[in-house]
Amino acid sequence: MRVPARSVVYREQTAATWIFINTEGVLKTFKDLRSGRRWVTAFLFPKDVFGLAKNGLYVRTAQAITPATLYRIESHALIALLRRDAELQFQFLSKVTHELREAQRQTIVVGRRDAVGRVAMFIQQLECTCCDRHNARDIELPMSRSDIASYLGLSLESISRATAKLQRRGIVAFPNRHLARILDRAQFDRLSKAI
Amino acid sequence: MRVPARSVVYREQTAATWIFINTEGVLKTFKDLRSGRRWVTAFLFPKDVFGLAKNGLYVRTAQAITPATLYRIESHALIALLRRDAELQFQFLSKVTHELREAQRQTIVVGRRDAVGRVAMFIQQLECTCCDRHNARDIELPMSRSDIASYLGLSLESISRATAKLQRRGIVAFPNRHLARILDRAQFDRLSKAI
DNA sequence: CGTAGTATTGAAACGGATCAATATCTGTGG
DNA sequence: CCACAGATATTGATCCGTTTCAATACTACG
Repeated sequence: MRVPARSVVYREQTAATWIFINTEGVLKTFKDLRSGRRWVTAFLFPKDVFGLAKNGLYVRTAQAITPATLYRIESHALIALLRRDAELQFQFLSKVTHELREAQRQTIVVGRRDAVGRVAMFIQQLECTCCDRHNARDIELPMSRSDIASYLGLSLESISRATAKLQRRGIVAFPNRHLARILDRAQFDRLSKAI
Repeated sequence: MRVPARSVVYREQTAATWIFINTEGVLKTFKDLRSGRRWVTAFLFPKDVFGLAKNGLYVRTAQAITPATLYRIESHALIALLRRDAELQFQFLSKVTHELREAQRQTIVVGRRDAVGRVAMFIQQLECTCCDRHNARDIELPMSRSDIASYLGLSLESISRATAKLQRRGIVAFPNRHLARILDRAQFDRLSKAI
C-alpha cells in the first residue's frame, strides 16, 4: 500500500480488519479527546507494526505524516498464522515487547516536569530510531511542532520555547523546522538522560 | 515462593534469571533515578507477569508491598517452552499486549496536568484491577502515598491535597490511609474519564 | 509508650498553560 | 516564477496549579 501524506489509514472505533507494518515513511497515531484536544500516542517509523485492536476495534486513528509504504495483513489471518507458527509468533512477541518498552519510556518522558528535558529526550529517541544515518549529524523531524507538543503532553508554545532555549544555549541547532543537529553532546546527554 | 512485605524480589541491572507471576499480594517495580528520586513504574496484582529482561538484565527493581506469593520460571526455560508451544505463547502474547495497553494508559494518566484527575484515574484503575470485590465499595490502597506520588509523577504533598479535595467535595471518602470509597459515582466518572 | 517513618497542611516560588499579537512557511493559482 | 492565503510557528505577558520548603500531626512497630 502506498499512501500519500496526510491520508488516514484507519480511524479509531472502526472495525480492526487489518494489521499494518510500515516499510517507508513516517506516520502518527492519535486519539481525539472529548476536550477537543488531540493526543498523539506514537510516531511510526519503518519496521513498526501498528493496528493492534481492542475488542475488534482500532483504539486510535493512524495518519501518514510523509508519503508512506505499508504492508497489511488481515487480523484473522495473522492470528491464525501466529497460532500455527511458533517461530513467527516469537518474532511478533519480541516486537510487542519492544513496543512495551517504548510505551514505558514514553511514560517517563511525559512524567518529566521540565519542557526542555522532554524535548531533549524526544530528539534523542528520534536519533536512535533513525540510527542508520547516525553519522550524518542531522536528525529529521518530519512531524509538526504541534504533533510533538501533543505527543509530549505540552503546549505548542512550550515546544517552541524549549527549542529556542536549546538553540540559545548552543546545545542543539535547528537549521529549519524539520531538522535538528546536536552541537554539544555532553550537555545534551546530561539533559536527555538525567531523569 | 512466599515473600514477606518489603522484600526485594530482584534488583535492577542484575542478571534476569527468572520470570515471575504474582498469585497473591501486591508488589511494585521501580527505578532509582540519578536525581535520587524513585520512579514507581507499576503495581503488580495477582495474575500479573513481571521480570521481563532487556539485554539479559532486569530493568527495574521489584519489591513486595504486602506479603506475596509468586511463581517463577527460568527465562531460558520459558523461552524454550514458548518457542515450542504456540498456544501457550499466544496466551503470553495476549498478556504482553495487555501490559502494553496498561503502559499506554499510564502515559495518558501521567500526561494529565491536574493532580485530582490523576488520582481519580488511579483509584479507578485500582477499582477495575480488584474487580472481584467490586460490589464491596471499599477499594484497597495497599501502597503508601509516597508510592502513589512517584507512580503518578506528582509530589507526595500533591497527592495529599488531591485526596483531601476529593474528600471535601464528597466524591471519595478515605476511611483510612489504605481504603477509598467512592461516594458520588457521577462526579467521580466525570473526573476520571474526562481526559 | 515512645520513636521513626508516614502523612497532612500552610506559604512562597517556579514553570507551563493560556491568550494575544506577530512572523514564517507551504502550497496553490495567477 | 511570483504573490497570496491559510496553516504553522515564534514571542510576549499574565494566570494558575504544582513544587518546594517548613512545620505539625498521625500511625505503626518495637
